[in-house]
Amino acid sequence: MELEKITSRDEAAYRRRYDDACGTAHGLELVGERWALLVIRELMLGPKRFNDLRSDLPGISANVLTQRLESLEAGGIVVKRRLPPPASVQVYELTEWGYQAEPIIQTLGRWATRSPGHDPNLPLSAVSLMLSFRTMFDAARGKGLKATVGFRLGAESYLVRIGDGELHAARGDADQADLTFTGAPPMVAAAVYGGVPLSALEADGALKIDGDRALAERFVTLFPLPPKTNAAAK
Amino acid sequence: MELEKITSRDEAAYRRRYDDACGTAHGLELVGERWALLVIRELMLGPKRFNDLRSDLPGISANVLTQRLESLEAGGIVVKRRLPPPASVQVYELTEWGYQAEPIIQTLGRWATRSPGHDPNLPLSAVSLMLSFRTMFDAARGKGLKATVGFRLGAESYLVRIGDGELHAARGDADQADLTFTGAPPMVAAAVYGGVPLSALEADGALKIDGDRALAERFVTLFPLPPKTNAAAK
DNA sequence: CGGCATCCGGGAAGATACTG
DNA sequence: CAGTATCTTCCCGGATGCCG
Repeated sequence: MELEKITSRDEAAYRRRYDDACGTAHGLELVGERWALLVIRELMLGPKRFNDLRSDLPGISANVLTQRLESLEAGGIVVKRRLPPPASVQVYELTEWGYQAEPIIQTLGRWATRSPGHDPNLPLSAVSLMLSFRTMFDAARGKGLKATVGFRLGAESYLVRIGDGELHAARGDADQADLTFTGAPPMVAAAVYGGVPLSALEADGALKIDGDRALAERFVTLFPLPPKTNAAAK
Repeated sequence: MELEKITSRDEAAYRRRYDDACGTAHGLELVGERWALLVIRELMLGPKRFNDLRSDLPGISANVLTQRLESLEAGGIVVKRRLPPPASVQVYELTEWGYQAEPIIQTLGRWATRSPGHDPNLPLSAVSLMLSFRTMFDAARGKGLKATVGFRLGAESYLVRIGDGELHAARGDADQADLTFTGAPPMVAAAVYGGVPLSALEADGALKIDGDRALAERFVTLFPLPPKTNAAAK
């Protein structure tokens, strides 16, 4: 009875495979389930705890998150780890290979922003914002610029370093920056991607800007969006 | 009653969204459903008919294919078109933006080949094989090479052109090539990715090679696979 | 035959409540 | 805080059948 159940589950799992030697098909078996790629996204800037993942992934339920973390761990993409004392807290972290999934997230994201259906006025996590900077940075526009920009987004703090035509984004202490933004991620996105003037966001208290003001005005121009696709396409 | 049904379906669809401004999340709403990306893959080298898609996607059922084509069409990724007479046949074709999804497929595929779980000994479609050439071509190894290689894969015929350190793959008449392979796609894959000697494949009739033999021996070395990830990763 | 609607069974996702 | 347990709803996959 129990055995039969297991057999039937295995058969089902087998039927659910793509049975395709193509790397893309295998990739979909690894990260193609609902939520999987977004879990990876949230871990891309460092390990997180279960409940932090849960709150940064609006709409995921606890049991689905548990299942995804299990299958990602089984696939060698995520490891469950316990932080050393005194923290002694359990976190989930990408493996080295897991971190290499970032181009997938970037390529998919860059392509999808061309969709007419893309709505930038939705909730946005801090990690998404930082990854969007990595993805959308235009080296030509940032030419000659050397600066460190800090972000205080709720409890998390990030540092974006620009220099030599490259951009680095990571967790870090915002106090060391030439300029810091303080506010919710969607407000920063409104300035960078929505074209909302910084002054307007400051006026209603949505965003606080400390430090080099001219740098702030330039920073928001460094991440051009690709043109929308023609709705009446070929 | 009917109205209520529609409302409840809309609510369900709404609940199923990711509610996330991140481009990646929107990308997953567009192509994240099961089979969707593989349907796009099969269309990447030109339009196909419903039943050709069905047979090139082993395991997909007719109703799921119908659903995917509908939602891809709604998303502006695919168009349904009727070929001009005398064919007068209905085909599905990627929009210009749809063709731009190729880097997604490539990035995911390249990343996934590093998985320990990737099994190259599975069925493989002709399009998958051609796209894998585009994805895995090593320009350094192909330096100085100028050649046209033809493939007769069942009813379909393809041409791969190599020159100036670039590789192009498209549907085309294999007769114009310096060299042609005739056989099933997995047999070609065995030679290129599995390290099976061409002579062995010829011996049991799995593969037929016509034309420049030395070119064939070189061709199979042009697509190195990335190293597998360490199973006991960090 | 090609494309699509319909019905059914099983399983995955979602919501809520509960436990260590 | 970090998950389980449970229940419902919905999607996937298979089969059948309709229609051009």
